[in-house]
Amino acid sequence: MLDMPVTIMAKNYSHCPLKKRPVQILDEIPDEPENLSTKPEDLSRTGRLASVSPSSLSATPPVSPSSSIKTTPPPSPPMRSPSPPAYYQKTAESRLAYPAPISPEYAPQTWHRSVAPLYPPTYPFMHYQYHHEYMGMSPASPYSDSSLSPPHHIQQPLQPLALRPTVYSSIDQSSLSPNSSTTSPPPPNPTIPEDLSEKRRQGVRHQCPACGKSYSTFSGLSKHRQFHCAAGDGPKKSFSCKFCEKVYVSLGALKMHIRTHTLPCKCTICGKAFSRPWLLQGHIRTHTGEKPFSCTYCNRAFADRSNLRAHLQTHSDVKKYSCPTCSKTFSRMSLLTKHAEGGCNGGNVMHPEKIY
DNA sequence: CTGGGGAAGGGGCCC
DNA sequence: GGGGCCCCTTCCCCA
Repeated sequence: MLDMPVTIMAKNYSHCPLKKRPVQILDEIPDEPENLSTKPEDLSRTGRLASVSPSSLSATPPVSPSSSIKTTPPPSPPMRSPSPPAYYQKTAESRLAYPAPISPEYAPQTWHRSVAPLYPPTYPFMHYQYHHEYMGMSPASPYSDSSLSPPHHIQQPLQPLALRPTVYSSIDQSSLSPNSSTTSPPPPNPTIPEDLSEKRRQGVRHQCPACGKSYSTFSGLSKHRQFHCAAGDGPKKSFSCKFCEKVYVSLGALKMHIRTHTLPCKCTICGKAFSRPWLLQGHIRTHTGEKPFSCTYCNRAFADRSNLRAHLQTHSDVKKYSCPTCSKTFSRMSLLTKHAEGGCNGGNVMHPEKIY
């Protein structure tokens, strides 16, 4: 029997055992959970991260968001301290222990160029459509011309998803500055693996004949047909979790899920445990203050890429989620939901996920 | 009350 | 098949 991590569920989480579980870290860290990794060693479990001294943590002082907003923006917040903390250096051979060097693609002032156009604000309620566009499956990007118009200048008529042709085009990265007239577009990033990115853009898709879902690789399609496609003829094995009621169609998915119970990746600083190494990486940033993702509009830095992405929405006049009744737009779906629940004058706000 | 940030989880994809 | 990365989503907290 596995030793479950000793965590205490916070209030009102019984309905959602896996989402955002604030836990109380006990003084005594329990026995290590089952190691599901096939790797020879999981560095999060070895204690090699344990030699963290306060001084090493201060090697990358937290970025003060307020300072970066209220005052003249710093030239460029370092995306990483030149010398990683000692405990990182000790584990330099491991991507788990210390994230791989962030390519200039994601470096401050440049990385967002590939992200901002993913949310053309005039496509309300077309979340999946955004996703397809982002994945390189869209018609020409709304920002595809080189006018460098800011997002709120773009007016792209909404086109039904089913009618939108599957044309694979590159995402033009030159038009994302809200003050484009004063910001020259950075040159293309040479570090992006062109063959891969081009492969994604041009998207030679492998389509499931049963359900029509397409995949970029044949193996992806094969996995889909074998395990996931309800209309397919693959074996319908099921793997159920012994800790909860969840059932998965593949062992890999189950193993991944079980990690959310066993939480094999522990933070050696505070003892909090995580299901995946990269979650631990993100958590460690909360200790180190490392914020490699910065907004080029206001220079505010973020530790999480997705949070920067959400933040970028705040710079857009027309945001991703809009109320179909009053046309008010919101940067987050949760805000739109609140707006609907609060009683939009027009009422009947539809949930974006239900509009497809 | 609203809007935004922080933190974390899950699925898809590629290597 | 597994690991890692990416993205989206969700939830909580706070100004």
